[in-house]
Amino acid sequence: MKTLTKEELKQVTACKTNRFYKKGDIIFNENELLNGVYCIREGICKMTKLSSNGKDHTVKLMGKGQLIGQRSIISGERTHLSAIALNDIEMCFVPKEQILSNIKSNQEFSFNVLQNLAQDLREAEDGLINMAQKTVRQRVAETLIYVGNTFGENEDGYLSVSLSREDYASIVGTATESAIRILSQFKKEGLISTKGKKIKIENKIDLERVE
Amino acid sequence: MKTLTKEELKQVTACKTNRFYKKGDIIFNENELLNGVYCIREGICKMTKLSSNGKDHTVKLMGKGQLIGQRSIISGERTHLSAIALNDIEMCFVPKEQILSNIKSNQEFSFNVLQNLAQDLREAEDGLINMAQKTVRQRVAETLIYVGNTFGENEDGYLSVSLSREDYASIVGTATESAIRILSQFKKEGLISTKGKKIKIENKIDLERVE
DNA sequence: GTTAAACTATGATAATTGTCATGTTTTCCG
DNA sequence: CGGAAAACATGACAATTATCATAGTTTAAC
Repeated sequence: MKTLTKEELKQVTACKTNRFYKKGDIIFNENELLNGVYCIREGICKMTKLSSNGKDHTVKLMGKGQLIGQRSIISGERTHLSAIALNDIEMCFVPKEQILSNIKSNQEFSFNVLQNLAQDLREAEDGLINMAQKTVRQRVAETLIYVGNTFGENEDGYLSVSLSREDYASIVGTATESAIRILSQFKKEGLISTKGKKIKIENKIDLERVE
Repeated sequence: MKTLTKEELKQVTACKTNRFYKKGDIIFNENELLNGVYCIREGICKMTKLSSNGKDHTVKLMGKGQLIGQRSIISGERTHLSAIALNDIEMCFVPKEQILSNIKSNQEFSFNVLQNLAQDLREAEDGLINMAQKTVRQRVAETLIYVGNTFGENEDGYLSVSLSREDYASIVGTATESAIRILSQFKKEGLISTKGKKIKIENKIDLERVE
């Protein structure tokens, strides 16, 4: 967004609208046609896909400042993921026409979007390799660290995004019971501690080294 | 490439060079700085990454007409995958400057690249979900079908790309022995047949439905 | 053509992960 | 606050997959 001219920014500001979602709300579903892009101003949402075995898989989490729906708007295809609020969210919505027109008229903005997608692609490919090569235990550890690094911790040290065990399982690609079991193990090993469903990373170094 | 003007095409043609690789040759390694993009004119290569457990994982296969190194050139980062020839390959190499200049000056070409990346991203995310949710058996079956659909079959019906069992294991994300075992099962079940290392899909319908 | 090296095959066993069952704790709402 | 629903926890067992060992086949180089 920083590469837009003043004039373009004014246009975007003029046509964008704010939208609010509550925890659990569906922002959009798989296989929908979007008519714009969402940018998160506040809150977190998960991008999920229902797989053929009936389970939801969470592909990634999106937080403040991130764009949702970019890919679908660019490719002109329907969404292949759904977006679901993990807490209360404030979004701003920019109509498709506005985004596409900026992409077509502003070289720098367009290149920026290109770099974004390139980055997303790298992350997706890395994720694929993790999924293929690492154990569930390692993936749970990595997810905890990722959530801590990306969305931060509260003053009391607990992860500021609190996900259910089912959410963790869905990110890691395992059964909910397995995720629960592994988090319990981590507790016993002193790697994390919990208070209700809140999680605190107690030993990041060793958590990173989990085998 | 079709969206370039005659003048631009002339420039690309002027500065591109042809390169040849033999089966097993490394086109580039992980963590290299590329100074251009490769386009496959003939042959197949695999994009792999060495994972922390010491195994190579094959992220995707690239065939005729596909661009390699696009992502790195756009993001300006080092490669995160290596490219290795699976058979004899003829490439054409276009210098980075030429590609970037076309992206910056030709709106339509730039949008085309954008759509390419969007497509790649979707494939990577779908792959991630497959990896997370499907059994090794299902992934082997899907890989066979993918290879058949994408790279075709010879007149005699055998897959025209012949991968080793190790290659299949590396794509599917499993141990070589497991890949071998599953292919043997498929043979017994009449889903495929083999002749040396060549594979023929005998019953595509049931192969698609494997559980 | 022969022969070593690479690849394919298969069994036995261990490790990992999933599933089902059941009980406890936490959260949320009236 | 109380009670129901959701989330968490854990055991027992089954299924999947990895690992190690060993042997047969194919490929490719000389």
